[in-house]
Amino acid sequence: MFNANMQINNNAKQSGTNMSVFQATPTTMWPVVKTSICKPHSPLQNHLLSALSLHEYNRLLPHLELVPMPAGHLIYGSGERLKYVYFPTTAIVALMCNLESGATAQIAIVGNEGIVGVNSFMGCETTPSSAIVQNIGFGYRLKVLHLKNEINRAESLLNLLLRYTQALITQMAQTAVCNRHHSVEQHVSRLLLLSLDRSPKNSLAMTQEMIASMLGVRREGVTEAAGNLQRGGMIKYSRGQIEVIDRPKLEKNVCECYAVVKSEFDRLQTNTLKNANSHGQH
Amino acid sequence: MFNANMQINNNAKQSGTNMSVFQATPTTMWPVVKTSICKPHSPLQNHLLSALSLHEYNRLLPHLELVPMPAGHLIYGSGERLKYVYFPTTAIVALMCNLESGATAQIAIVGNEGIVGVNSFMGCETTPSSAIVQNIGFGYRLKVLHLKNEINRAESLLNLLLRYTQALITQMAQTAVCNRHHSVEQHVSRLLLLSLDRSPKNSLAMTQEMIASMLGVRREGVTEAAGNLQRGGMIKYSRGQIEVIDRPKLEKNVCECYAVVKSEFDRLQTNTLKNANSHGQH
DNA sequence: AAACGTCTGTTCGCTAGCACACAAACAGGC
DNA sequence: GCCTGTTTGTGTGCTAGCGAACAGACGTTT
Repeated sequence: MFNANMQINNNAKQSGTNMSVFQATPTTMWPVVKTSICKPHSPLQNHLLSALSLHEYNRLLPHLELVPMPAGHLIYGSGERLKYVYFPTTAIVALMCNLESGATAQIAIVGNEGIVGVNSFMGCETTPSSAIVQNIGFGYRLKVLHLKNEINRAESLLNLLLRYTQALITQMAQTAVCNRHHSVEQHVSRLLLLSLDRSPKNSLAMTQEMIASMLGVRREGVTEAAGNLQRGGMIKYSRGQIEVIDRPKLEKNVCECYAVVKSEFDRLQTNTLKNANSHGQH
Repeated sequence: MFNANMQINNNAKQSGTNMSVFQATPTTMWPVVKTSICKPHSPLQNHLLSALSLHEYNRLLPHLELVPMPAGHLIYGSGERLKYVYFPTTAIVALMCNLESGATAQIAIVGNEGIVGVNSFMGCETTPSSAIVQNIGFGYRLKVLHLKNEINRAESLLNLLLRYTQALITQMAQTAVCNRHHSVEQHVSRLLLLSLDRSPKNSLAMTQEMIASMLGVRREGVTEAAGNLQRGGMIKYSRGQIEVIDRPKLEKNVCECYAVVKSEFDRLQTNTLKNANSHGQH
């Protein structure tokens, strides 16, 4: 189901690049994958939405639209103009950066803690990077227009979003250093843990091929790394299903980059929750 | 003058890391390097300040303080609370990300097109990254307090800063992919061109050792890359002085990452200038 | 049951970049 | 001139990760 949608870019001449692409295909080309998740949905499952004051939340509510987010779905491509922003609840989205050669690298990962489409309120509605659904699930989408209206009306929303963006920047920075200095096995561990933090279950649906293109490394490297993690009793996987069975050990195995990113998100979120009014859970 | 202030971290156990550090030492430990630049200074040399409306500019002016920025000077360290933001005019600042092992990597570079300390208006005044002066020069500093006051008063300043931040995000993303897929020679070329764009002269004062720690690679690798560039007639260097003699050729030699970053800055800046009122040059 | 596509494991040769070590060129101060 | 510290050039292994190619395991479909 995944590889069918992958494209191999044969123009790649750049030495040392990874050819396999996890990639920019028009939205309509992706089959909508059916999901078995049937629990009640609520926008409050997204941390940003749940941190809003009751007033703001109620104003946004009528404009929030629940959408399924099938794995591999391209949310926005490089240079595309954004019409919607997305608040994932159970889905996980990868922000990717693509090279001309077709090589890619994930620069950040967004789940129910965040929003996809920060550019929309940063001043310019396009970016050179793209966003792809990494793990199937749901999310709420909101027209950029409505978001902007709300931002103009009450600045606390903007502050919330900016704080989130700051954490996102940290994640990107850490990804850059990690890419330079750490091993494939550490990359894989980091990706698993960051994804897990954003997942409702303790398992993930990702083939080694997907992981490889997200990390910008070879699939064989992922096979080896995943093999080590499995032999170490940290994970168990088979055919695209990864289950984490010893998370503490995995956390000991991962490089510091995971902790840096996590603590930064925790810090900024705690900061956020202090300001938020509480509202009834439903 | 540079290496005297570098620290070698002997605790580094991580395999594959670069030991040499370009690094977080308290500000006071750095000797203030005298500069020979004596031309008239103006805050308008900074693109962000010059893009302000006359009203806003005049309100900020009394709070702007010209400061020399000696190479190697730590502007803010990891986790430090920001008191000032800096608008470089002739100086160039490197935003760095440090690992526990002492390994580092530059995640972005800021010159007269930007501002150092975006966190100050993103919601939280600390970050895990640090900022170090990469090329000697001057800049104007402004108390975070005054910046915030002005932001609250007129939102156009915030918009300007957010657009800049968006470009900064692009730069960081591109750095992450570049780190993964391109060669040391390409990294060096990219660094040189990005620095040159932010420099008043067509030469740079950086030793190979400095370049290595900024890129997070070995000094020997830089020696080799720089040797190639010199043999190719693109640059000429000696003892920390790098002169670019064939820029077009260098631009052909560099990876696409340079162009991506540059065009994004250009795009967002053009966008900015359209909104800005003009004010007299002095 | 058979066929096909997907996913994972493994191999071999190769290169870029690493760590370490040392030499040579150069600049500035005394 | 001489000494010292900085900067750059080179050489010798060594390893991680790349590229390519292939085989076996597993699921799904028909």
